Amino acid sequence: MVKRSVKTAVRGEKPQVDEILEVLREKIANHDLPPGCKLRESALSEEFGVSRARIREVFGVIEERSLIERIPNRGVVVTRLTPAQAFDLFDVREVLEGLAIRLATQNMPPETWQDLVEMFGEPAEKGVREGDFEGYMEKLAILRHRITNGADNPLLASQLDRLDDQTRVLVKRLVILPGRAAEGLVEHRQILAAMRHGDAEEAERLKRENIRGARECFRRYQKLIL
Amino acid sequence: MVKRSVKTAVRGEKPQVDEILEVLREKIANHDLPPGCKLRESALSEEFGVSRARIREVFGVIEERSLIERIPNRGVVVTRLTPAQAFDLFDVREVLEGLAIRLATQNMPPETWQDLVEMFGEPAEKGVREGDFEGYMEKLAILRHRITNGADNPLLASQLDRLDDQTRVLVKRLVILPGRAAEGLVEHRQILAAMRHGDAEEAERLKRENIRGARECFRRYQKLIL
DNA sequence: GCAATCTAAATTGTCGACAAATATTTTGAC
DNA sequence: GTCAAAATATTTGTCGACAATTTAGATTGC
Repeated sequence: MVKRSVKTAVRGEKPQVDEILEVLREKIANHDLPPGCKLRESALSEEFGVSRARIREVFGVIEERSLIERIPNRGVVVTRLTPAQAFDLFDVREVLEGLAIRLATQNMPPETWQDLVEMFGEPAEKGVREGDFEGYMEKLAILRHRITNGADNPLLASQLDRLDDQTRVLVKRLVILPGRAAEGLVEHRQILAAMRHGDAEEAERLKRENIRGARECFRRYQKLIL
Repeated sequence: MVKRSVKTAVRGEKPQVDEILEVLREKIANHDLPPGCKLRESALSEEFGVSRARIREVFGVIEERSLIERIPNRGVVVTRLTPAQAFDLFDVREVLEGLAIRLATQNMPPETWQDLVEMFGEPAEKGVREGDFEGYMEKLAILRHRITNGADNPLLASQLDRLDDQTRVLVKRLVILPGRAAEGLVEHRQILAAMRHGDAEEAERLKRENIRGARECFRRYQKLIL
């Protein structure tokens, strides 16, 4: 009977809390609303055409996701990662992404990954050499979705989504660094090869190594990146 | 200058959102509010002496933590774990607790853990043999706090706290099963021994083995437990 | 007696108004 | 002109009221 809640639907219809949340989440993750940016309840309530109460409820949720910080009586600012927090994120991502890859490899038949093996093949390398970092990031996102689907663990998937929201721009800046994208591509080819052979343990090990590499890369260039 | 927010403070003062959240979180985690229990906004607003708007904001947050489920126009019920969700929780806990123990062992000097080695020594075994499961759970909680402190990763700490909220009662029921507490005690003694020797890798391995054991135990007795 | 339908009560969803706190501007003294 | 204090404006925090929806109960018809 209840049929709304799936689509943003008809223009002019008031956005649900979930829809507002989705928009803000995405804007913050992409630094459309950059770190340190102040968010005013009245401005957002006007922008979305809803009352402040709804904005407030959304604030509660995205604060819980560490995307914003609320200072009592002083409002909301978009979270700015400290270097320590960034390292912490890498450490947690390492084990969770590793887990996801292991589970996905265990759950799915090896042929599942064939198209991804091809997606990360020679043409991709050409793209990276020519500086198409957007395309590379795109491929990484697709890979991640396929993996979280295959892992078949909704809790894990939501945790990884949250970590991605917090690190998306950081990773984007890492990928632009000279040689990093090429290195990452090679590593992901190895990871996919292991998955293609059904070797879950090896795939997990390689993914963790990959993230430790990214972490190390971040450590070296953190002044440039944060 | 801002000095509130630390204490619940004077009786009669209105509870902040954070305080209400804390109370509800704890009640749900302990099954004081059992799974499937319906939460009415008006009842809670009266109970805490605040308006429904605040309760609503709290709902947004604890929904984000998967402690409740909101059904549009029909209200809020305390989440009831499905077996699949419970297994998912074990899988995520395994890698995160393993990570926490590895980091804690790496960060802190080995002597740090001496008092815990003693806490899980002979007297504890006597307690478990005599059926003092409360005491054992208490010791586990202390160990967990010491580890999350030592790991020095606030993100990881908050993730583990959330997982604990979702599995506390489940673990309590596991511990009561014949032999499980004794087995867990032995395993934790081994873990602590590795930590006491500064062997982070081994401590992580043992902790993960420990959680896999708990998972397997849950698998066998899940009909009894959920 | 039972099912379907209608009515009333309870509950959730939304909003605008007011109070409290903070930020900004104006004013005035030196 | 500069600084401090007061006045004003903006922003957050809180609440109770009203609308929409669902639930429970009463009524009717078979």
